[in-house]
Amino acid sequence: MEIETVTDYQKVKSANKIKKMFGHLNPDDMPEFCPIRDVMAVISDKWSILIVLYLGFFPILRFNQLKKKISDISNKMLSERLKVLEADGYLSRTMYPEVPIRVEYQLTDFGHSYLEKLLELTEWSEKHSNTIIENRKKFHKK
Amino acid sequence: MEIETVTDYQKVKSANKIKKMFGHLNPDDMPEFCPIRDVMAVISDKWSILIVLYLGFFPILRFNQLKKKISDISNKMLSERLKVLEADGYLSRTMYPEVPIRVEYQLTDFGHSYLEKLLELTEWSEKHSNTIIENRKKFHKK
DNA sequence: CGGCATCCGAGTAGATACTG
DNA sequence: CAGTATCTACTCGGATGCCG
Repeated sequence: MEIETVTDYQKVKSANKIKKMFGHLNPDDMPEFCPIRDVMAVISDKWSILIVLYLGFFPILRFNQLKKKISDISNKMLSERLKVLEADGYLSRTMYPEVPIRVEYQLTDFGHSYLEKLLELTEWSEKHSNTIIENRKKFHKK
Repeated sequence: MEIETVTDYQKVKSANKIKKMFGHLNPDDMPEFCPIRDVMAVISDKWSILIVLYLGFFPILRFNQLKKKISDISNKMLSERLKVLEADGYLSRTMYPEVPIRVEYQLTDFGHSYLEKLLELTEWSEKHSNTIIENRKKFHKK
């Protein structure tokens, strides 16, 4: 397991970022009135992440295509998350009033900007997933 | 609202990253056997995020201190998340067998490395939270 | 003090059937 | 096809009490 050194400088830098972000709030009230928490709730949602990843890979997908790809999502969840993601501006929904109806979803530019950030995190988690799984095993053996 | 341009080049780059990450799996089975999804489930959890942020700002915290800061978390949730985060290697738990007992939590170097990634995402979400709230309002007015 | 065990209620997710 | 509506099941999470 390659341990990467985190310098004290980096730790201070992180602390300062946190202070800057949340400093204007009373730290003891932070959770209550926090727009960041609100935004994070959407973009860190399990299904939202998958939807965004799939739309990052397949630029345009219809409702049922998406449903097939994310095989274990229900109609309800999918339509709900799509609505939230559309409302927040991450993706666009285009309806073609043909018969049968056709609806296409794709990431907006804003959604792509989010995707880039998300990918940094998923890349990190991929890079370290082995370490984490190992850690977990060791821990439960104790 | 400042729209930032996302070039086609960046979009392709994102798609390639996704392909690299998930390409070795059958895309249609991706959700089932995905270690990334497993790791993400932990680190994108609402409470875990808050715990890591607080420990990024206050380097050492005891159980009840943490509980007071994250004012709306229950004992159960807190101890559960702490255990998971410890198991995965994000934080360390040090027990001092005094009376009354004292237990201190702090981020490991690995936890700090994660924190850095997390902060990039929270910074992004802070930067765009106004836009998102606006989007949401517009959407629900329609 | 730290935190586990138990219980219990509310909310959420899934399955299914149905509609424009 | 793209959802919505309804019902059920179950999980999550909060409250409480207890113990090392």
